[in-house]
Amino acid sequence: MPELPEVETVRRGLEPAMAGATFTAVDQRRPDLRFAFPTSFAERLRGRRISALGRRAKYLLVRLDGDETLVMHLGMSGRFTVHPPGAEAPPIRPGEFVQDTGTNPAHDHVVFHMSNGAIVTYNDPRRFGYMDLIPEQDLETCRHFADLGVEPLGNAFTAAHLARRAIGRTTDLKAFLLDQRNVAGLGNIYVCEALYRARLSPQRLASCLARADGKPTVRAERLVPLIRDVLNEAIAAGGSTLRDYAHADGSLGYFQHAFKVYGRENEACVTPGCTGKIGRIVQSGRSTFHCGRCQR
DNA sequence: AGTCGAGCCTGCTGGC
DNA sequence: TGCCAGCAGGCTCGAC
Repeated sequence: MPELPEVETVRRGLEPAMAGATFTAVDQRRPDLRFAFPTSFAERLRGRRISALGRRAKYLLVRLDGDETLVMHLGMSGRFTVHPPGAEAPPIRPGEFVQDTGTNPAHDHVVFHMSNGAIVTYNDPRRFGYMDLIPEQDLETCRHFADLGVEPLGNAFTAAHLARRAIGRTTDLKAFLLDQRNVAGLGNIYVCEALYRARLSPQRLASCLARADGKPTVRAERLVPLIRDVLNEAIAAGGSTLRDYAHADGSLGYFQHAFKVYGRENEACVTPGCTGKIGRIVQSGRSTFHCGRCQR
């Protein structure tokens, strides 16, 4: 489920069900996901009121009264389903990104019962996701966030920032942008899409973003706004999906229809004037989609 | 310190 | 139809 736009879409979908409400019961059905749940997880949540829902990179932040935050990561396959108050209301899957084929109840690992009557279920077949409870004052320094880089939609994400991080780096651009310490929130899809838009080869060295004096190159200047664009467009597409959810059950996210390279191996490059074909290569064990002709 | 590969899990798809 | 290999949106760890 989770790159930044999907997590942001999930956050917006959970907000009406959770913000301002209190956990009346928490049904934790196994001792661990990727990591063990914190001690007495369900008991510690019961009776707590949620002041706000936030997001940091790909993490959901459930701010609790009493200076603690429930930190949730969706891993690869984590999904939430919201049963709004009222028996006849259809379930909502905020941020559903591919065609909804339903979820196997065997993987419903956590069920939150809210004081407003909403029931929020966390389902995660691969269990790469996790939940943690962190005191507010430790949030920045906790193991999840201590090494996390800047938000790509925040003011700190600039060409100069990327250049500083990229000086002398011999790793390729793909791996550099996937590294959450450099910029936090990009995943395989949006790195592919952003590099395509920027006409940059994913196989270039990351150091191509920095000049010898450490200042950003034109490539870095080009890349930064395009990363923002692709993320903002994806969030907008997810938001539209949410409005659809309000009126119908099932349903689709649809930013995948806007992919220009991801998952399009052997299709024609859509860049005007380019006669190239989208190729798939493997970098750090992950698929990279790119046009070898117009991405240089 | 930076880089790379393996591993964590399950489910789905495509080829034989 | 059944089986098996390969693949999947993330992240951590260990080895070099």
